[in-house]
Amino acid sequence: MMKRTKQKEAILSVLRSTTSHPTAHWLYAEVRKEIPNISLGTVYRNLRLLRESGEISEIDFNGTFSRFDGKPDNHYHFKCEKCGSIFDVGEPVNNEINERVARKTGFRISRHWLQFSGLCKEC
Amino acid sequence: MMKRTKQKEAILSVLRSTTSHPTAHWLYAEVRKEIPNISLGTVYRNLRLLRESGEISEIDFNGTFSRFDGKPDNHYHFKCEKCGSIFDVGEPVNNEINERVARKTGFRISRHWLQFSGLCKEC
DNA sequence: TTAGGTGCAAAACCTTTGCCATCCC
DNA sequence: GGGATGGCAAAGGTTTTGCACCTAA
Repeated sequence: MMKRTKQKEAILSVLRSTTSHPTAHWLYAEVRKEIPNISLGTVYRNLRLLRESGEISEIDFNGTFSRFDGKPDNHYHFKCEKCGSIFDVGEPVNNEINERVARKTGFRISRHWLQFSGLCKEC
Repeated sequence: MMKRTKQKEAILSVLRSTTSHPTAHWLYAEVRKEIPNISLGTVYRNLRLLRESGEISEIDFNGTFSRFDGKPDNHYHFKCEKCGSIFDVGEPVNNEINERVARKTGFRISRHWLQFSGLCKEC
């Protein structure tokens, strides 16, 4: 069972207060403003716990490090190939596709991810 | 300009002869059967060169390391949450969606990835 | 009370890079 | 020759882990 600690609450709160899909290290820097002696290991440990419990999700989007997303609902992402920023895409989530592909392949499909890349408005 | 070397050919040939979307390390082990003293650095260097020239692609699918795909055409993937295997999905690629999302967001979109996860037939 | 969490530092891990030798064009 | 590549080893950066001490439930 997962304890609610002030470190965990702070990480979750920072993650939910931004739309920027930050990295673990950025979250670490932010949370340190509030809890100066929190360790990077604790940040990673809590991000894993929160991911496993489904409260946050991890975006794996061609890159050397993970980015995290505090929104509970499923949605799609866009990554700018130049500046690396990640944005949410408003495109409605297609839930039928899981079932269609499941019928076709014989796999049990529980979710899907859709990611776009290109150039953002600034680049 | 990219030279064709026997190391590069061997890597490409191994990658194209499997449907398993292997990791760099697996490719290294396979290619070593043919070129015993090839180095892991060379494998990584050639994978990067081949990726940059568009001959192969890299799949980033929640995981600590990259997997590679020797097929030049765009297609979708499924990852088993239990055994970690990655399979191709026959679902036709939807090319209109790039344009639709581009109109909606104002970004210039050049490509997209679609990934499914769940349980494969064996798991 | 105690199972789970924290801080710290070191380890583990994948990937890239520097250096110099080597191989083709 | 000379630019691109290879092999090796070391560096780089992200993430995990061992351990002793704490703390929420």
